[in-house]
Amino acid sequence: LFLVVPLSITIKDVAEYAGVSVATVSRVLNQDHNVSDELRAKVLDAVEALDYQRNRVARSLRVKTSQIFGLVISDIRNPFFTSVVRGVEDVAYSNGYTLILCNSDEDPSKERMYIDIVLAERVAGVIISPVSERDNYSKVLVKAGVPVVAVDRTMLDLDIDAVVVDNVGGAYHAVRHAIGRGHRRIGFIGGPTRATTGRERLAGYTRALTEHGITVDQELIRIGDFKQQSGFEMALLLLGLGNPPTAIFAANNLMTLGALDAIHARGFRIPDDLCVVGFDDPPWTPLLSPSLTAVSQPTYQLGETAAKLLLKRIGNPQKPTEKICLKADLIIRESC
Amino acid sequence: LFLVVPLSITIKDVAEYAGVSVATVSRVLNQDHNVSDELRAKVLDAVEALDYQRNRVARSLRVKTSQIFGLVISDIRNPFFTSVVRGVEDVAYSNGYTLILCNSDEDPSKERMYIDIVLAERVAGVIISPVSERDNYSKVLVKAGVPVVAVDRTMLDLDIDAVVVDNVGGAYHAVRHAIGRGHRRIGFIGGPTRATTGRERLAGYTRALTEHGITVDQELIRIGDFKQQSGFEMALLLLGLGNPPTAIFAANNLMTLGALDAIHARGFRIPDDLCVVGFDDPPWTPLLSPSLTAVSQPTYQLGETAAKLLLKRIGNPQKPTEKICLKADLIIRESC
DNA sequence: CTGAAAGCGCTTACAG
DNA sequence: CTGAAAGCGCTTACAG
Repeated sequence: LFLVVPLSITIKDVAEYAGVSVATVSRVLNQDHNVSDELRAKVLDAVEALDYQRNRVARSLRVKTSQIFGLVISDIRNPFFTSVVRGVEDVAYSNGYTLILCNSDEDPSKERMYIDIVLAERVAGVIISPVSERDNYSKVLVKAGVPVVAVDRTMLDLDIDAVVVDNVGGAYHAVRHAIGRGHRRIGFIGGPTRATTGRERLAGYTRALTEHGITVDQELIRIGDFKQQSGFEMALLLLGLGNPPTAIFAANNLMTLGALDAIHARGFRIPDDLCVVGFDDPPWTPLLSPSLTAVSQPTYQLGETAAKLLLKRIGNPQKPTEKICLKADLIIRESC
Repeated sequence: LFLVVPLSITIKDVAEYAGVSVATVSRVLNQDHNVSDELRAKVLDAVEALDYQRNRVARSLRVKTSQIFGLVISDIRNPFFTSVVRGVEDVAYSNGYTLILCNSDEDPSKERMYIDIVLAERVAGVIISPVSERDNYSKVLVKAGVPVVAVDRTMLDLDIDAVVVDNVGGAYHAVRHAIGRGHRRIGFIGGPTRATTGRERLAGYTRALTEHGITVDQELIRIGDFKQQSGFEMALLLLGLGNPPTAIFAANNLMTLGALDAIHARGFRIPDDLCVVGFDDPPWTPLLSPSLTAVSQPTYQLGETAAKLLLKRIGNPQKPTEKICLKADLIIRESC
């Protein structure tokens, strides 16, 4: 019952094997130029021979930053974020960084916990899709000097790098499309307005109506929480109205799914009885029948861009912040 | 252009503020009982007053293990793994652990890289869905004494904790269902047999045929790589056969999607011309038309169970290994 | 119950 | 170009 755990090879072992100091080994490992070719070769040989892998924890403690990114999103099960995460991961991986995945579940206290944790892990930077635009807890990251980039959603009171999608424009086009199809009573199922995406998509909806001389009817605006169940409930409310909408625009993919469930449950046929437009275009929208007309977001690119911004920021902490806005395209299919 | 980065509060600051030694602070932080109530209170006050957060990196270096799990999967964009990851994350989070997400992309060298990295990060344990059953690189984790649990796929030459799904049974029921519908020529689109899931689902397919007196026709067996494109290609091959199958069983959700594309492209109608059964049942299968008959796996529970096994293993490294097999249910819908 | 001290495995000014 | 040494922020035997 005595367990022998093989101790791992340290920089000291490499130094001994190579007959040099640990400082020299460290220099070789860190591509420091001030090492003679002779010693460099010896060190490299030793590293090879001993199959040495640097202890990243020790390095992180010493240099006060790790090779890890914190990635704080709402829920990885939302295909939107799944794709964003993959974009981040690919860029991170090819630059020697790794990802700590944090699901905030739209819960400010969970978001806060995770921020504290990644801070305690001394991550090299954080990519976050914040639960709220104002008074977001990530200001502690900024204060601590940790590079932060906002993805998909911004923070109004923090001047940081950000990459978002043109939510106002996307929503505007979606609603204008419904108007073009002759609809005047268009229901809106939105997300929390404390989040950028919730606020801006509502703004796009309102603008489209106003520009086309349609009065905004508060009865047709229902705010959910970006989750499927709320899409279901809000759609039921809209369909139960005395004068129900003839079209529904849902502000993210999960609420669209919920709304479709409700619409089917109530026996409405799409697009004959009711036209539906979604925001965000996950892989399965073409498979629906009727296929879904939706605003497509460059999800993977969103993540990729965020990671690149973070890398640039780490490379140069003083540089002016960048705000990047990617286009969202309306994909017209059968549901409207 | 001079940037003041606020230095963070350390255990030393807390000790000073509380008027005790750092050892005492550490003991309080680690719930060590050998501290008087008086000093404990002082320390707690100081922690509160200074808003002290322990540096997890320093702790990890000292205790030679971090509060991070490595999670190595094939691709987070596969909804199967998305759900598994969420199950792992929930258990990890509620136990103070965090997750490093690693996508191996079915690529042994990428898997290897990630294993080296999480080892270098001194993770507390690794949950892995290995690319291959034999000679998997995760043996280096085991050798290094890092707890490892296999999820979804096992490793035949390593005696470690594992939680999998009854792949043979699931595939068997799927194929038997098609046979029950009168089909004799049933095509199989499988995954790489170097992975448990690839091998076992093929075995279930073969067993169902054999038990019903149907000769296994190698022409009907097409091995893809678990990705959508290969499902598409393999389905085309099957449909192009001189004597094409009247039913197709696809061994994971992405290949099923690819196969459906191919079937539609070739103008076959489901289930009239061709019956389709999938393995794995992501959220959108009921939305397809016709809705998909598929083997449903307890994905979230798979991840949850894996994380719990890992926690138990960390708590008691000597305990005998556990192999857990979860049931997979055939959900009969319209496609077969 | 408490504290001084060693040490985890690195990196990096500093001196030569 | 090279090495000895300090130190990152913790934890934990050890001594009292």
